[in-house]
Amino acid sequence: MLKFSKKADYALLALQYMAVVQSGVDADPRVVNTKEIAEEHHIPLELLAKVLQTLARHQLIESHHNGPKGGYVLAHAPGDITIAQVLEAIEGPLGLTDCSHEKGDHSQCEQMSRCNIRTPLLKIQDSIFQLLNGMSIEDILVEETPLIIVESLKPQGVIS
Amino acid sequence: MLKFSKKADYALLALQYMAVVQSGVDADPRVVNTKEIAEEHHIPLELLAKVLQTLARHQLIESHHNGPKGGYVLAHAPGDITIAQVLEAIEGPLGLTDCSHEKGDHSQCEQMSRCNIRTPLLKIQDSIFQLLNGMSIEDILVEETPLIIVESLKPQGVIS
DNA sequence: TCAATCTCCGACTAAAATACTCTTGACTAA
DNA sequence: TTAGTCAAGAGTATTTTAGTCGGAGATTGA
Repeated sequence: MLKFSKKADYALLALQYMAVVQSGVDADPRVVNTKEIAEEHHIPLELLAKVLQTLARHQLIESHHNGPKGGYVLAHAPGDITIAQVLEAIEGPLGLTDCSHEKGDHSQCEQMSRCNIRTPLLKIQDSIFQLLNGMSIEDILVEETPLIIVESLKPQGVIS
Repeated sequence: MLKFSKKADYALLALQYMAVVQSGVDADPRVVNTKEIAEEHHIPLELLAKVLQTLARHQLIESHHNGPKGGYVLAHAPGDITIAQVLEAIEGPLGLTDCSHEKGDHSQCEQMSRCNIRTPLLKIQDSIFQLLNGMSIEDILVEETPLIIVESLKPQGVIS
């Protein structure tokens, strides 16, 4: 629970790899293909292919063209692709609970009117979402990413 | 993904219920039993029983005694039981990735030296953990819990 | 043109995690 | 003694996730 799926891991690894390659100092930003990434990271080719297809469908990357020399390029600058976008593309809408996406009511829910924890959980969820939305592919390029947020999250200050 | 399991939901519902009952204005803080909670929230009895057993084993609640009039009571004040504690009791150590708990290295990992996203992900994870650690059962008692944190998490301020 | 290489898509199977059940036992209050 | 309760382990069913397979169509280079 609260764990990334492998698909999500693969997506992040692939995007990070593409970002590095495209910003290459060799001044030759190039298209990368599925096989290259799969071999680089020891990811099952077919599975990675599906992940990249999904990312392309959500316009986070673009397929350059088919055939030899084909491949993908990032559709936006690394700084403009957020972690939240990636996760949503791969997994569908994020949500801590099943009733997260039924705005206003949770009529489908077993608990109905008895459920007293929905609102607080939605708040936690919002916070996590904002966190993921505030980070981009650019932020995972460098190993040592300073995260100011960690300071601002000290327990005593969290809840008013 | 990033979703609570039903067991976790049930645990939070149960703890919230127990907290409400125990702080009852009826000045009769009482023991509550599994059946009562299960019926109140339409949770499968047997499953809830296991959840409560787990919480008891982790000393978040205490079994009052067996037999008729038996049941559970919170082992601590609602404010002293954090959401993170509850989740860890139910699901085991939290972590976004499989390598989250191998401190220092990730030698078990397929990616080995090729994995460039571990450190950034650990930071995200820390932030989420601190968030969950900063909220307690007390905070989910009231429907409208003001969360200052949401403000401090505005995207532009998240990453330095 | 033709073969190789690639994307794209959908259906499929396998494995693992989750949700739930059953059974047995021990304890306790009435 | 009996009924109500917690405790614990084994077992089953369902759902989700991970990974596979096969085929269609596009593009390139020889």
